[in-house]
Amino acid sequence: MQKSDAGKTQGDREPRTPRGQRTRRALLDAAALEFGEKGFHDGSISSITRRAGVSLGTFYTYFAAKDEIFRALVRDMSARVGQHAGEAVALADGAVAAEGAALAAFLAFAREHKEVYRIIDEAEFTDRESYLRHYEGTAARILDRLRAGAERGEIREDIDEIHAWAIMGMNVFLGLRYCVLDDRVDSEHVARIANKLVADGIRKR
Amino acid sequence: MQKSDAGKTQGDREPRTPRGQRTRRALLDAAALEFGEKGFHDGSISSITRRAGVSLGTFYTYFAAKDEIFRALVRDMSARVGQHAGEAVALADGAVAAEGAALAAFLAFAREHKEVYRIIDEAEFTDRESYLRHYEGTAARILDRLRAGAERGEIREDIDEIHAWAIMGMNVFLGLRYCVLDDRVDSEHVARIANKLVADGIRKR
Amino acid sequence: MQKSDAGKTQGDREPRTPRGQRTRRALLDAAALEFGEKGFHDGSISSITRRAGVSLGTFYTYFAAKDEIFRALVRDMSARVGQHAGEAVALADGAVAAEGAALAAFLAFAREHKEVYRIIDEAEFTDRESYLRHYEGTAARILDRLRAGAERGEIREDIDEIHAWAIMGMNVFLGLRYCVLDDRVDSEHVARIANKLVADGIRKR
Amino acid sequence: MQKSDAGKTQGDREPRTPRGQRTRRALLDAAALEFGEKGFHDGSISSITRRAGVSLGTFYTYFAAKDEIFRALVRDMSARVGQHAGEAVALADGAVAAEGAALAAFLAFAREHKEVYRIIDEAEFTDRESYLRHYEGTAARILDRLRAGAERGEIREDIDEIHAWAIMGMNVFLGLRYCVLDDRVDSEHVARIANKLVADGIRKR
DNA sequence: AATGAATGAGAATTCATTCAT
DNA sequence: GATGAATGAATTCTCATTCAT
Repeated sequence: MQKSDAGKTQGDREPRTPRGQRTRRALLDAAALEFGEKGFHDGSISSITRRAGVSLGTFYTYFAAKDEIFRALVRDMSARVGQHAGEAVALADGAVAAEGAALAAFLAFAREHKEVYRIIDEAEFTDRESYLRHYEGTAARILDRLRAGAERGEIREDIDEIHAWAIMGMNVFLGLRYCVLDDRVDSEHVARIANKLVADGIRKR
Repeated sequence: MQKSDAGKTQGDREPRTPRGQRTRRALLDAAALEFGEKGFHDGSISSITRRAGVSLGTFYTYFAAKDEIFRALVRDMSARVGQHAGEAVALADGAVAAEGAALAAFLAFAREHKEVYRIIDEAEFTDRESYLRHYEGTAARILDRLRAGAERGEIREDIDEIHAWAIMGMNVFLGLRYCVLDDRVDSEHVARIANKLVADGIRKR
Repeated sequence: MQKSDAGKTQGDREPRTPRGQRTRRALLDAAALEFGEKGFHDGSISSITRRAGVSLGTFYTYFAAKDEIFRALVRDMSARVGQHAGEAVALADGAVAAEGAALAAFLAFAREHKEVYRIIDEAEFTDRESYLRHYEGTAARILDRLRAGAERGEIREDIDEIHAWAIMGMNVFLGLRYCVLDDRVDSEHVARIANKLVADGIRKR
Repeated sequence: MQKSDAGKTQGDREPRTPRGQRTRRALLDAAALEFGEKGFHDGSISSITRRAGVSLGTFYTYFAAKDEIFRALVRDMSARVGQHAGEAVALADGAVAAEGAALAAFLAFAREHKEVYRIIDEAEFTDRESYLRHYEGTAARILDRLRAGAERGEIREDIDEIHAWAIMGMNVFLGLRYCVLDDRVDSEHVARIANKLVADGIRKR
């Protein structure tokens, strides 16, 4: 972490051959498992390579350092979460429905990929840049949607960044509680209740 | 190697003398600084003892291991956050006002003690039990307050645990955004806006 | 071990008061348990003082160092083993019977005090002087008895130190096998069989 | 701290290359010297690697812990002692001669490898399992040989495990006395005297 | 590209011993 | 005499990273 990045020789290059492509992918998948289970610090490169079925040295053909693969992983995860929500939003009708759809999509994703939490949250300590980029990006997209809704007259006009962060925080903790800690409650139900709260909270008056 | 762990030599004993009390306190304070700055893994015991002005070995008179002091710290922090919010709530009039007061108190505390975030959040990876206890306890207290308000007829009746977690998530992320990442926005303002969202969200209808 | 013994200030003095006597005895008894269970290296002073019900610092009122109490213990044990055997020998009639009695007494003692093995044997690594003194002394006493028997014409004349060490080794390993490792075989029986072997082995011819 | 011990990184793996084989052997040889001189507790891993001419970390490529190499060493030594005696026995004619040959071979080996005593004896405290396995195995082999001799009518019929342990104890202590403590007496002579004792002791009558 | 042995800085932890009260 | 807090040297073990093959 926070090392000086003075020109590393190798690593993080896109592999040229298909074989290389496969190896890199195997490492990333193994890292998702490893870091998802043990976290960044307790996860080890040698365990990742063992999971991926390659030798230890091979790791450094694809990533310059432990941070590097973690960073790649965080961005990968972040992009996938965002994409899922984005797709759901595209189908929704109106700002309130959009937030409901985004939450539902997020909860579904979190239930499928419980490790996503551990990985993105741990980035707070390990790759702060990606961490901030993830949450700031997410908040910005929420804010955009809310503002668009406000302009269309669907919701109150005094929409602020505060609302976006509030809604995002809600979503994140509902995912933690109802997807990671305990997934016995129907996630659609959770999304519906929470969306009602938001709907009333930002309703035009 | 035929060890019998029965009766570890020392550590984790309550100090018997005032001098011991002082030393233990100094270690905890130093640990709050150390872990707040560097996080659990990058923080070191020798740095903690240096900050506390005692020798390395002294650490182990009071804590059996690095985890131990971290755990003690997390619980300490958790208790303090809860207490601050609790005091504010006691003065508030009605369920909605209570949540507003709790949020405002929390934001004030977070601004004062930015390290609290890092420490409690890192517990997710380092002392999951304390982490869960913290958030589950906080959510339970919110839920109690909401239910009491519902019984008094101040807010809607169909209050659910989901509401409590949603509100808590909101609070946490607002603290992150407006206290830790950037503290230029007035935190009372933030609390007011967010409380309006909540108020409308759970209003009786 | 093998430290330079340059004039220690305190320790190993005979206590003057009865209270001191008792404390010293308690420490020795606790040490026998502790070292018997855990061995010298894994045994700790603080555990000994805990067992003895005194504070850590008190230890150094009676013993100058960890070695010191171990040494005291080894000599104590050694003396008690020797005394037991000696008493049994005194009642025996003839050289062969004497060795049989000594073995029987030794086995009985070993069964009663299984820790004696661990303590005396570990002295090989921890207090070599006491260790050698113990075995050389024991062998010397056996040799004396054999020679006396030879002079009385009870056994062969060409008795040598080799015989004494051979008999001692026999005794020690029979104690290990039939007292410490497994004490289900009657020890009198063991002593009888072994004594027959010795009797024939050193018989006059 | 949520560790999962599953899959320790390295250690205790059979080396895959000749270079690795050599390094492992060098470590074992260095450990024999180190532990032979200083014993298990006073011997240090860094001293072993220094003797072996490799870096500290390399140790852990081959052994998971200090115990591990000690255990490997004890078994190595035990096997070598047993093999030496076995070879001598194979050439001997008759049960009594076999025991004499075994003792002579053992004494010769002990004189050559004085560290073997220290290492195997210290296993009593450090690797009890290997220690017991060594002595129980040795006693079992002696007993087998005696019983075979009894069946051939060479020695008395009422041979018992007690005889085997008695003879083994004799051998061990003669080795201690005449090879380790003082090697000025001719070891063939010692073996001859002791064998005569045994011969008469188990003679048919 | 892949392999796996080698490296060594870095930290946690232990505990005998000292000492002020 | 008794107490228990303080000390710090000594060691084990970890693991990211390098490198020769």
